[in-house]
Amino acid sequence: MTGQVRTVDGRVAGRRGQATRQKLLECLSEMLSTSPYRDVKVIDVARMAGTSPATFYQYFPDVEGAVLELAEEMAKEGATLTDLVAGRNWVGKPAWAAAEDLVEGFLSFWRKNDAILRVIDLGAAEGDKRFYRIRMKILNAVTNSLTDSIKELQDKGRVDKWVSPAAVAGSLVAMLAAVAAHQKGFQSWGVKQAELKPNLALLVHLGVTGKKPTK
Amino acid sequence: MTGQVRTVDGRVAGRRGQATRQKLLECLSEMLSTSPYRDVKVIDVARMAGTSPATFYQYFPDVEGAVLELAEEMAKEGATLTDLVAGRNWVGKPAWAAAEDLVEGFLSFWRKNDAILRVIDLGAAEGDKRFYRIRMKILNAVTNSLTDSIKELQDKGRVDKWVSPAAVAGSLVAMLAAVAAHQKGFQSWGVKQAELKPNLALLVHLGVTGKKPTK
DNA sequence: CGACTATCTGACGTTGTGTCAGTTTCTCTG
DNA sequence: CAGAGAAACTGACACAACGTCAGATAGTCG
Repeated sequence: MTGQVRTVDGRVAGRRGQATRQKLLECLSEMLSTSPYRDVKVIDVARMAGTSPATFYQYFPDVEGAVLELAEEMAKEGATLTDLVAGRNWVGKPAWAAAEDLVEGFLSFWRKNDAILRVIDLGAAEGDKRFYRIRMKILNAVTNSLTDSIKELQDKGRVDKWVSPAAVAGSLVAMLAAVAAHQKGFQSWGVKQAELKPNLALLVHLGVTGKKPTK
Repeated sequence: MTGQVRTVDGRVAGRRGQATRQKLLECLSEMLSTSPYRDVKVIDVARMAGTSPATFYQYFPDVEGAVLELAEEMAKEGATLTDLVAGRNWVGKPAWAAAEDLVEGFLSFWRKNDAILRVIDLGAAEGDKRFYRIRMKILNAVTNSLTDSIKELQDKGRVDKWVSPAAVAGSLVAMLAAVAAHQKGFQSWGVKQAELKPNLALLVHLGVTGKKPTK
């Protein structure tokens, strides 16, 4: 373990230090969900946390650095997503349940962490390796597991040989992430929240098994 | 038509004004594709355009305002996407071709405009109605057309009744957008660019028709 | 040319950044 | 429990960017 929370100048932080650091992260998180990323300022975060900007800089090099920290924190928790796909059976009725659970879990995870996730997405899209790595870390569990499932079906001849399990899995996961990020957007296509889930599950099921689900 | 390019204080811009305004937009675009959105500064854009910041503020209220302009500009051009889906036949072999063309066109459009598009995506995800509207405008053509195609198949009994055409179409389009935004990302799942396209087309085909394609 | 308008910009007050030296607060030992 | 030493915090500062406005400059037309 790397463990050990450190200040910017390399010192190891003690109890009190950890606490303010954490508080700063919380306020940053709050800030991110209430104002556009571009407008999040060190000075505001510090003010909200009841400290001075100088204190902020003791723990983080800049806003981006703190965001990365927040992201890393969430990525750890995001290991939850593994449970949504681990050891699932993608044949017959269980497959439909698997698809439904995956969609449900994914959407709710995203809804809970939308503010950070959209910043991570931006950073990754901009080509920042650090954000990119974190995005990977979060999605990897799901993607790899789906890839394996598809590969398995493929070996059994239930999925065409020319299909690339990784490409399909990756695309499905990207779809889930994108839909989750723009959940509200769907309402103005006249799509209700409740309606969205089964249709996503359908697409996941189709993608993985190549067949319509048997409910 | 609203037409008429105006300065921030409401005056109508003349020939020279239009030119510098356009130059500023071009430089902004350049800037967006070379540095993170958060770091794009008015002063840099102005410098690059060989003018002063004050001039920038004559034409745009702030960076965001200029980005919106850029986005609107691109959205007009993005009507191209309509051609990818208009009047396509989603049955049999033509369906596969339709899916392939849609994917190809979508990815290349995204690649060409990735810088703005990711900012639009961020703005929309943050709940900014203006960005949201533009994102809509770009995706609407494709989504609506796909929705209609699915509805048609549904009326003919080729797609299950419980399927929501709008939800499926929206999700597929979101998938295309997300994959396009993270095209590079796929390479590290070990997915090659060339491999990606047919697999995306497969997913689109499956989503629209509910069946495996007949190549 | 001269007057009129469109366009540009220097200069400025304000806000935010990032650093450092010095102060405050905590902790632990003698 | 004093007080030394370490940990944590912050005021103050130099610098960068913002956004405004009055005035300078450039273009146009009689």
